[in-house]
Formats: sequence, structure tokens, C-alpha cells
Amino acid sequence: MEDIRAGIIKALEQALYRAREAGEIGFEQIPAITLEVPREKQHGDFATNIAMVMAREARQAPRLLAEKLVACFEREGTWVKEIQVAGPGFINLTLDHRWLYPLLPVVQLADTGYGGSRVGAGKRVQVEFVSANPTGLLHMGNARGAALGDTLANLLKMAGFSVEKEFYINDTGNQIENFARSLEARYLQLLGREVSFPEEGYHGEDLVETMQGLIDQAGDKYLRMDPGLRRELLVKYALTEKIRAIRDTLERFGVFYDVWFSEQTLHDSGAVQETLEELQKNGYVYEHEGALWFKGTAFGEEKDEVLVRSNGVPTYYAADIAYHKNKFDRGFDWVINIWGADHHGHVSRMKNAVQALGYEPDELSVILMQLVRLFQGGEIVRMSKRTGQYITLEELMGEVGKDAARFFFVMRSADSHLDFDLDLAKSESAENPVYYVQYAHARICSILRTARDAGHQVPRVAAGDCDFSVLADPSELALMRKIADLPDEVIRAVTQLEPHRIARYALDLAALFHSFYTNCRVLTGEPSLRNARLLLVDDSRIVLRNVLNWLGLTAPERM
RNA sequence: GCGCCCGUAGCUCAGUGGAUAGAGCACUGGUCUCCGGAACCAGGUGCGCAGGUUCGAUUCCUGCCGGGCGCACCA
Repeated sequence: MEDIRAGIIKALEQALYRAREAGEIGFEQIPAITLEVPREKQHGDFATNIAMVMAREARQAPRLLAEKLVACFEREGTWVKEIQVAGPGFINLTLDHRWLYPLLPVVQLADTGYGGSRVGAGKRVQVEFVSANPTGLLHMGNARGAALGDTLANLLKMAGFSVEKEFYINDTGNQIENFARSLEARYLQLLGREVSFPEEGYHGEDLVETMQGLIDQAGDKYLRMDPGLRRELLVKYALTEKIRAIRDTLERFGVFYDVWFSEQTLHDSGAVQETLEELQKNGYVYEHEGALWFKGTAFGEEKDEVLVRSNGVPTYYAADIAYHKNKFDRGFDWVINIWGADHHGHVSRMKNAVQALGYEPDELSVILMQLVRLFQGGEIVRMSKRTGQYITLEELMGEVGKDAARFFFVMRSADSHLDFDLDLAKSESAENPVYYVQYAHARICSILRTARDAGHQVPRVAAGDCDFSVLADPSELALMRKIADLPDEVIRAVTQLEPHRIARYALDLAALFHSFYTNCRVLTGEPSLRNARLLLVDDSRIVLRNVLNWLGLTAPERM
């Protein structure tokens, strides 16, 4: 695919040089030639706007220029069958459809590796996502982040990057203080003491359960303890419990991390302090009213930010800067964070700090994802019956299952608000896009089973030996073309940080397969046609399965 | 007030500066003697408004309108 593209571009360049030698066109340098895939099929397999781009410098009308270029174009070795000028000056290229056939054995051979590339070879990338507060349960926003982050990590791996997935545990700070007081209140209440619950505390039912669990294990022994020590021990117990619960839920959601990173360790190791000193050394820190401030205004921010409060306690910002320093010091070439849109103000602040420490801010990417709203029966679903809080990921999986949940979250662009339709996700029918894609896979497996039972194997063909010219139906060519596009799609999804493209790809591919299935009978009596189609079907299976796996969905053989 | 995201078909959303802007759902009609009907095919006066840049703008820039979210010695 890439070779073919590069070959055509080279041939176009040579045509331009030839035209110049013949005195037909004048130019200094050829601008970068891009080949796009036209929306309209009639416009061929590729199109280029090079004549329009060069029109001004060459002082010629785009169409005229295009015609001269076409006249000098040599097709030799490019698969180009037709080349013509169209519209305001486009050059449309139609390929001999035989260019697709060598792909068929390639997919078969690559198998689980098909769709991969080496654009990220030698580069280490870290994806940090979810990083939910360990004070409660995972909600819809966390779930969206989990689906996006995990899929993105899978795609990065396919693109050749070395990838690490990380969960940052916010296990210190004000919220933990608050968590401690909430736990203490629940603990005391469960043991019959009349204590009021902190106004700003964590009201979720899950804290009651957590403390009941502790009481079942350890009884009332914390009752007579010094309150400070008691809170410390309650938090320690609850954090372990909560983090385990979060990890369990994520694993059931199909998300596994390489590293669980504790914020507390940054304080304990002195990393926060070192980071502050470095910032100070670089001249970005000053003292004011007893607090230490970061000069955000030096980077065009509206105001400066507190790093260390006047009571001596570092802010979350200070810890987060230390955390990002730590990431870069671990040698990552690219650091990707997935945050809720409510943290957007933090993005430029973080990049500023990264720069202030002498790192390259462009090596930090942040994907901001917009809010998730749940819909059922056309109404917004806000509260969870069980916890009185927002619906949890656990409950969502119980309602619609892992596959539907993951697909729905990853199907939309991160920066669009996501309306999650519970009824649609639950429906086991045609209108559910998840089943549509999975059904295509199951259908393929069924065809292959039937073929095997009849004694027909998928042919194994060497790459050089593949005349599949019997595959010429438009639906067959469209399907092959889509399969050919996969590596490019992955690269695009990764470089644009848009994993939702792959969900669209899965839907498109499934549609093309269903269409092919309707138009072309696979198990025919004609052996060469049957063999060619069996290979195409098996390749479709491979591609669908790969894509479903990257999205974190199962690829069922029956359903 | 300042900042970020969004505004595309009845609904939910895709869309790489390009030619006739797409998909799913919903609705209507049709296809199938056979490999899985959870399928396929057909049916559409839609890019919030106004400027600007460009040969060309849904896409880039500015302003406005509408929706969401931020703007703590919270995280």
C-alpha cells in the first residue's frame, strides 16, 4: 500500500521534471505531492491536487498544467491504469484492480500482526489514563477514559511503539484527609456512635460497606485509638480495598496496567522537593505571602500558581509536576495523558511546568474527553439506585455487558459529548452496532466451518503466486480495498490520537463484508473462485478479529 | 469577564482545505430455492449566523448566537 503510493508520487514527480525539460512547465521546486482517496468512487483510487497547488508558481491554468503533467506521466511499474484530469484541475488515478491481489496472502501471513507498522519503532510511549480517585467507585467518565486509553495503547503497540500503561493513584492530599474523616464517621456510626457526617464528605454507600468489612475483620479495636492514628489506619485499609476494587473492575473491563504509580511515593522519596528546587534554580519560583508560587505568567498564563501553601504543604500541582518529571526521567519519548474535560485548564499549566524543567512540552500530549450522559427511555439517567451516586462502571457492565460498553465509549471522538443510550446498548438486535460488527465475525466463522465440513480449506498461497483475478465483483474489490487501508488507519488513529477511527473502521468493514456476502456466494462449485473467496473471507476474519481485539471486544465464533 | 470543547439529516454521530457532505437509529417500500435474516437494496431541500483568508471553506481565522465545562493556598 505504502509502496504503491510512494511509487505513484515518484512517477508524478518524474512527469513534472520531464515536462520542465520539454519546456512545458516552469517551476523551481516541486511541493510535497499528496495522494488522497477521493470520496467519489468514479474519481478513481487516488487523486492529487498538485496541478492546482503549482498553478500560481507555474503561471498556468490548473487544468492546462494537469494535462501537461498527465501527458508526461509514465505508468510503468505503478499499477496505474487510467490517469485523467477532472474538475478544476484534479488528476485522478485509477489503478488496475490487480494491485489488491498480492495483499491477500500478506494478510494471511501477518495474521494477528496485520494492521501493524513500524512508524513508532524504537520509541517508548506511556499512556496514563483513568487515574480515578481511590476514594470511590469508577464512574462513566472513568469508563470512557479506560476504553479510550486501552484502545489507544493497543493501537500504539500495533504502530510499533513500545507502550506502557499507567494508573496514577492520588493517595495523598486534601481529598484523602476528607476520605479519612468520612471513613471515621462511617466506622463510628456503624458501631452505634452518634457522630455527624462531614459536610463535604464522601456520601457513597460504598464507604459504609468498606467499613463494615473492616469491622467484620477487626471489630471495634480502632474505637479507643488516638483519632489521628485511627484515621491513618482506616485510610490505609480502605485505600488498599478501593484500589483492589478499581483494579478488579478495570480488569473485568479488559484493561490491564503495567504500572500503578502512587503519588505518596513522590513525597516520600523527596522527588517533589527536588522538583521544586529545580524549578527554583531555573528561576520560575518565588515566595509571596508565605507560599511558593510558579511563574505561570512567564508562559503567558493569566496568573501564577501556588506550588507550596503557606502551611508548608505542596499542592496537587507541585506533585503532578514532579510526577511528569518522573515520567520523562524514565525515558519516555512520548507521554500521553487522558483527562476529563473539566481538567482542561491544567493542560497548559502542565506543559509550562514541563518546559520550565527543560523538557520538550510537545512530547506531552493530553487527550481531553468530554462529559458522558446516560440516557434511558429518552431521559437522562443521573443517579444510581444502589449507591445514591452516579452510575458506576460496575453497574453499567451489569446492564449492557463489557463489549457494548467499550464499543460505545470508543465509538465517539473524545472531544464530543457522549450520550450513552442504555436501551440501544442493551438491545440484542440489529440496531446495536456492537452486534452488527460481531455478527459479521460470527458469520465468517460459520462460513469457514461449513467449508471445512465440506472438505474445503482456506488456500495457503505464496505472496508471489497469487492470480486472484476471479475476484472482480465491486463488492469484493471494495472489501479488499478496505482491508488494504487498515495499516494507514491505525497510523492515523495513533498520530491524531483518535482511537474512535478504528471503531468506525470496524463498522465500515462489517458493512462491506455483509454486502459482499449478499452479492457473492463463497462456497461455489467452481474451485478457483471458491478458493479465492475463501481466502478473502479468512482475511476478513483476521482483520475483524484484530480490530475487535484492539477495541477490547470479543470476536465471537458463534452468537 | 477570560479560557477550552461542541453546534452537520427527526435523533445519536462520522467527515484528511477539494469535486455530488456520509453512517447508524427511526420511518416507508423492496430482496432471498442455497454459505447464519442479528443480513442486503432503495427512498433525504441538513454543515448555527455574519464576515475574512484561499483557485476552492463543513474544515483555517475573526466576531456573534446557542449548549457544556473550567478559571482555589481543591484535585
